[in-house]
Amino acid sequence: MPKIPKILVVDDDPDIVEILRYNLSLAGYEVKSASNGKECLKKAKLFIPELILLDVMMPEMDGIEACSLLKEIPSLINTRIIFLSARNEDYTQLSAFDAGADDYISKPVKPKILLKKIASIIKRIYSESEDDHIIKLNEITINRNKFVIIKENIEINLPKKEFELFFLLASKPGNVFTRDQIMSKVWGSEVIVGDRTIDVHIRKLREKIGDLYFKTVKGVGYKFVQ
Amino acid sequence: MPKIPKILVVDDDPDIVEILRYNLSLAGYEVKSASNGKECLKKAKLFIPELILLDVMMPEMDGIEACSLLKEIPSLINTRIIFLSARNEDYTQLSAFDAGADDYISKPVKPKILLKKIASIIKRIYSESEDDHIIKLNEITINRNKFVIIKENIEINLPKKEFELFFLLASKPGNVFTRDQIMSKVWGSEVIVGDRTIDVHIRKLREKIGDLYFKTVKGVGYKFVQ
DNA sequence: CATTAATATTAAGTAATTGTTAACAAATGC
DNA sequence: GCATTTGTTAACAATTACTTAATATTAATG
Repeated sequence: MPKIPKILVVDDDPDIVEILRYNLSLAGYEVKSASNGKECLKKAKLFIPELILLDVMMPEMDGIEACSLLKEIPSLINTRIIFLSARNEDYTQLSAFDAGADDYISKPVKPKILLKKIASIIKRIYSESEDDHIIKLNEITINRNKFVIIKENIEINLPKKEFELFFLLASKPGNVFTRDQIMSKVWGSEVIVGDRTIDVHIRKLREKIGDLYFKTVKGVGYKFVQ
Repeated sequence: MPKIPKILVVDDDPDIVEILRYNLSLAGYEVKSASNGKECLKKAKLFIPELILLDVMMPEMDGIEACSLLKEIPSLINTRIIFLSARNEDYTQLSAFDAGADDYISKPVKPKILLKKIASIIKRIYSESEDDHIIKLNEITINRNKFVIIKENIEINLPKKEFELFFLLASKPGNVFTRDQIMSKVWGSEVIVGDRTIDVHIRKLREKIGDLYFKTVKGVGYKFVQ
């Protein structure tokens, strides 16, 4: 897990906030709270939580409305929302999902169930963002987990070092990476290898993927161009 | 913020164009508009906006196609595209992102939301380009990371020394740099090279970029003028 | 307008960097 | 343990960038 997941609890009942805060903190999450929709929006923007537990019935701005607004904040694109509601009415569930909720829990909340749901959502967030290790370019898709690149529907398998080098260059198409940068990112700062090693690996990439993609910037380094 | 952000609005419905133009102008952006894909391409090349709001459904050339073509224009490398669409179909969203869209908004557009999205995109553009060492001039864009300059949509690759020299001069257009300054910034203080070396490099820049840009100030040095 | 000093131009030489190949070592998989 | 793949190196070739030198041109000054 990359870091401590952050959860924002929003409810107008201080008792419920306290119960949730206690259980969630104990489970290892970083918790903040708000007592209404407006406060929720303000805090969410700053806190950027992974998850928001949102009460449906609140004064001023209800949860549904708050949710709709939250969903339009770009920085919260990876934030999930779970609704909490005393009523198990179909009506509420429907509008909740309309508003973009990711899950729905009826009060009274049973901590065990809540924690399970949270754990599964958090897990999903992180596993999804882990296939962020996929770079999609025009003609080429790079899958870091599988050490495979796909070019024109054909799989190309690359050995580790070649793959790392390619992944680095393709992570910022057009950008020049100096030999030093390549060295430290692909080989690490302690490893010392000869000067021609990078060239040989570039050679192999050119052979397997195509000459045109790898441009030498003499005196500076290499770059990947589409 | 370095300057007033430019936005190009593209929609075949004059009413929508007017609404957007009104709101965006009010928010402090410089706005131009086009009513179809072809006009969009033409104006984008001249205007070089930071952002293009592009309607999906248009006569002649639809937004998706326009977007693909826009993405191939080098001088628009820093231009983001937001799609506007009446339909919230998955199909459309998919091809929009395939075509290189940066965001997607469904009509009817709520000005507040649109403005927020725009603000966040504009902010990102500027914060990115700042650590990208990009110099943007009227006709020329210099990207230090990519070791490339773009002039009238054409990429010009320069060897290291020439690039460094050009980058130095263009960093302060109009400023005269003495030979000493150039020497120490581009060659370093230990390196000793003959007096004509700078001239030769200036010559090559004049050849590749254009005579008019490089002005000799006799007895003093050189300056880059736009 | 002649003189002089600074800059421009060109081509050729030199230096530096990168490309290539093959051989060998190391790691991996069966 | 053997075969195969991957990683590294060394030697040399090829390429590119940089500098210089020789000569021409320009601009400033009295």
